Amino acid sequence: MTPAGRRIVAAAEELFYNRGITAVGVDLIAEHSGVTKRTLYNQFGSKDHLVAAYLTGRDQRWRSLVRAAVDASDTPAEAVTAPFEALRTWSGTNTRGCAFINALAELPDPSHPAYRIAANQKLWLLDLFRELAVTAGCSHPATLATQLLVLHEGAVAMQPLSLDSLPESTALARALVRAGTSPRH
Amino acid sequence: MTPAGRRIVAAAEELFYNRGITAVGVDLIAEHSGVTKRTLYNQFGSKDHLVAAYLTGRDQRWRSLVRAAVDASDTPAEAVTAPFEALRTWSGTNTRGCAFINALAELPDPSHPAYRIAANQKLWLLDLFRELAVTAGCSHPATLATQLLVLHEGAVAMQPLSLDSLPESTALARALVRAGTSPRH
DNA sequence: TCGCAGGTATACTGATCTGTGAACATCTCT
DNA sequence: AGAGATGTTCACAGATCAGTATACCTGCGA
Repeated sequence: MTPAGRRIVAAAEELFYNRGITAVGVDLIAEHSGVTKRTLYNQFGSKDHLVAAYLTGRDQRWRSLVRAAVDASDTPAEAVTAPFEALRTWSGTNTRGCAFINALAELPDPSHPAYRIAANQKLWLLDLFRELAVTAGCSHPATLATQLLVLHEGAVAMQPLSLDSLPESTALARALVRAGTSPRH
Repeated sequence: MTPAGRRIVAAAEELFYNRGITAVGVDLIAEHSGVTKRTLYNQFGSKDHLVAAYLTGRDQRWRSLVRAAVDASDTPAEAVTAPFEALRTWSGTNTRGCAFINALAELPDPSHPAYRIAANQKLWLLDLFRELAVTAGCSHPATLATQLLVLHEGAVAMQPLSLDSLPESTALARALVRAGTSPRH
């Protein structure tokens, strides 16, 4: 991607995430990125593809952060809840909920180029939870992974209301992993 | 509200929820409700106030459903997770996630007449969880209520991806209530 | 019978929307 | 020197947006 392309995506990310996709026009994005509308269309072809590029970039950044958190874990059991650690730092600069859930709310058409990206982001996290649970030797990895995903997404969704539920969610997630790895009582 | 007003809100609800608020114009709503745009503006004054009316109506329907589920519970412990029962029937006809979270994604301005309605809907549920937890004699009602809210909202948020996480969420919620009401082991 | 509330019909404003056309500038690589 | 990629400037098309103006119709209650 060209330097102008990167500036466009950066401006689009800020505007789309904070003001909504439909509410932000391409003229505004071009202005914020110091670029002509012509360049924007030469680079991305349409607003829909720019939306897809916005979500793709965000997805990559998020996955890198999660992978780093997983790699930094001391034990396999800690690794299972590493995405909650990633979310803790991520939340510092992203307080408007999940960009992918928000995007799906505005783009109900499954044939939209951004739809698959948003949907895959959640399926990827679900798969990651399951793999990490298997590695940690949890007893019901599929069920645990679903519960962890729900906890995770719920915590993200509550961000805009400024009632910080991440500590409670993280604590519960850790307790679930402990209960799944320790012998039954 | 006049009969025409009710038809307008009904059409607005269907369109706003399924296609997004910003993406739906007032002309389309007027057409779907078999009403003139003039009538729409005579009744609601502006699109913003129509959005507020849409969310208010939906909030009332949801609260009624939850209250009915609470009242139908056999024990105080069951009542704590009654909103999850309400969500089970609600999900049958609402598979596009939470209308209030989706609205907040599109309306970041706190001074928007619909903002407070959407935010209060979540705070109401959090308070309800807490009160029900206290009534059931749970040990840490505030923490439990937060965890139940996160589980609940996470389950709603995962609806659009058609991976049905409601059973796992409900099961976990019930287990949390049991653990909070039974003696420690 | 009068008045009024609720509603219809239609045309309109001014702004904003996505997207395109055409000509020109700048840079790098060959 | 030449070619191709990148980007600029500016005008423009056609549609849609929220909201308003004006005039008319209808049923009902005082």
